[in-house]
Amino acid sequence: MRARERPEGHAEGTGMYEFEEKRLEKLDAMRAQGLAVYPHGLRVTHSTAQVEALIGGRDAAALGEDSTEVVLAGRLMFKNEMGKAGFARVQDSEGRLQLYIRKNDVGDDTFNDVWKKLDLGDHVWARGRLMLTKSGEPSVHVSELRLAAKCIASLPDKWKGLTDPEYRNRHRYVDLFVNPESREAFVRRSRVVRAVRDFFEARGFFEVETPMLQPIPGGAVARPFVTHHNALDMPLYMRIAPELFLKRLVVGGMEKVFELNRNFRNEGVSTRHNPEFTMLEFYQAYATWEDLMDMTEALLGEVARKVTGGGAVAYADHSIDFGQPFRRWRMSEAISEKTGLSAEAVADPAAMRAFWIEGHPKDAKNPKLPSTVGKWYEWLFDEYVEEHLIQPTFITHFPAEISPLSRRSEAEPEVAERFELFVAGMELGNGFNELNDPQDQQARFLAQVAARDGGDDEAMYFDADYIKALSFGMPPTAGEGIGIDRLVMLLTGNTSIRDVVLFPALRPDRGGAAEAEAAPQPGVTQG
RNA sequence: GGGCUCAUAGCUCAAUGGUAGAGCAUCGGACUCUUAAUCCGCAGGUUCCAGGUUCGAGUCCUGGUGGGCCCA
Repeated sequence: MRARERPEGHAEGTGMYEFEEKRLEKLDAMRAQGLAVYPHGLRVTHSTAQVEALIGGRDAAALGEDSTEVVLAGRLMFKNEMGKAGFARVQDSEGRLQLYIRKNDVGDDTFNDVWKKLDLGDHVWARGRLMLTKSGEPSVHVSELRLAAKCIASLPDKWKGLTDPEYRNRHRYVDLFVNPESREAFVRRSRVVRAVRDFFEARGFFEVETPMLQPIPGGAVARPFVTHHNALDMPLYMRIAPELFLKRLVVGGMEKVFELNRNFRNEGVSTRHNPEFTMLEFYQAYATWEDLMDMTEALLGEVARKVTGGGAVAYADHSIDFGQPFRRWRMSEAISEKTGLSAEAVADPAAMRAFWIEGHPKDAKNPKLPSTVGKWYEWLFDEYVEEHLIQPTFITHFPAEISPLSRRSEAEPEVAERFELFVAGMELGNGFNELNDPQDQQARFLAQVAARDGGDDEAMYFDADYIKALSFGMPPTAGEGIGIDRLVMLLTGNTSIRDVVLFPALRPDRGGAAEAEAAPQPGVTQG
């Protein structure tokens, strides 16, 4: 075999290079002996968890009389060689299980050419019988052992694991098999999504998929990603919300409809924001916003119960209970209580301005300060109220001014029949009676266009086709959106959205690019 | 975008401005029930990058890159 060329970027004596070099040598040696290093067609009969269940509580003597054979496979996470015998611990998607290998049982060839050459991280395949070790650990006494797939890279510290958040996020494939809590978070995420779908299916809702590429981005107040369609030679926007399309479907007669899918917002990245995130939106004709609050309590109660087994959920320093009715708190009252402003002051932009400047003297000449009640509500709420809403709380009666898609209250036209749900200081949901008056909607869009022209680049665009849809008549409808990533954060105890998004947005990794260019090329090294 | 902070071996971490170390992993050896196996031995470094200060920089300074937390 000719000497392998040292890849560019790996200086003489570089640890990483030599590590992989050694493993590649083993791989070449196995190939030379005619042993497959990436075989296909291997079958298993049991998972690690199933083998453990088979063993049950039986003692060593009982297992000795059981001739059941199991075939299992997994990644080698632990290897302990003791001369002519050894232990291995393999991990599959359901857990870990120990293997016991003796030279006498597997034969010299397998022992020397397979077992001794196995490296941590390799995928192994084994056949054997059930056993308990002397210390009582459920194990498989191996009669046949094969390499199922070679691992060339080196694994993180087997005891300390992998803690660097950057490495975990950039190399999720390693994080997932090294850190059980990471894996568990994504298993739970899957259960959350399933439980949400089950909830709506059971209530006769219809799941749909509406455009992610939209000619006019709508349905939320946010900056969109823009792209270009070459063949049509037109700009397209990644959706910031599916809302306007879902309501078109209600016009079309889909009276109970939901979508659970990705939205994209071209905004900052933080522990609570990822540029792409998963949103549930649902709409029901002839339901009201109050019905939606009831439904939200039922939904979150059911999802939390199914995913966590019930009871309060530990989150940050809090214990959050989804199991009972949520507080419903009028926005003006919440602001009044948390700021100490009177009910009259909370209706007066000048009074709110004075209060704000008292707390933020540097803003005295800030030209961006709000001038209207609605905008002041946003500012005061974000600053003084939101962080205090720990237990699930519906904030109700939003200003119509900042709710361009919501129906106004007939009794109080300046107020929208709209609520938002807050948990652990985070906005989790947003629901309202849908504005189905096309003339009012047109006026609201025009107000948004004016705001945009005035420099508000988050203001909504005018969507003429949506107005046309409403002109055909949308039945009285209520709709709501719930942020799934944040819900998963709450139900997994993670305070960063990056811990519940498999591949979160990160800046390009220069080091990683260099690594990729310099990587050894296992496929071209055989000589 | 701003503030604070971090970046040293594959991983987890040490190192008063004065010879870059440890544990695990890896490599060689011993061991037929180990549990972070044990024992013996070896090897592994562009201290994130580019400048600067200094007799001397992993350490101090400036700029950059990437991450984390907080704020916007």
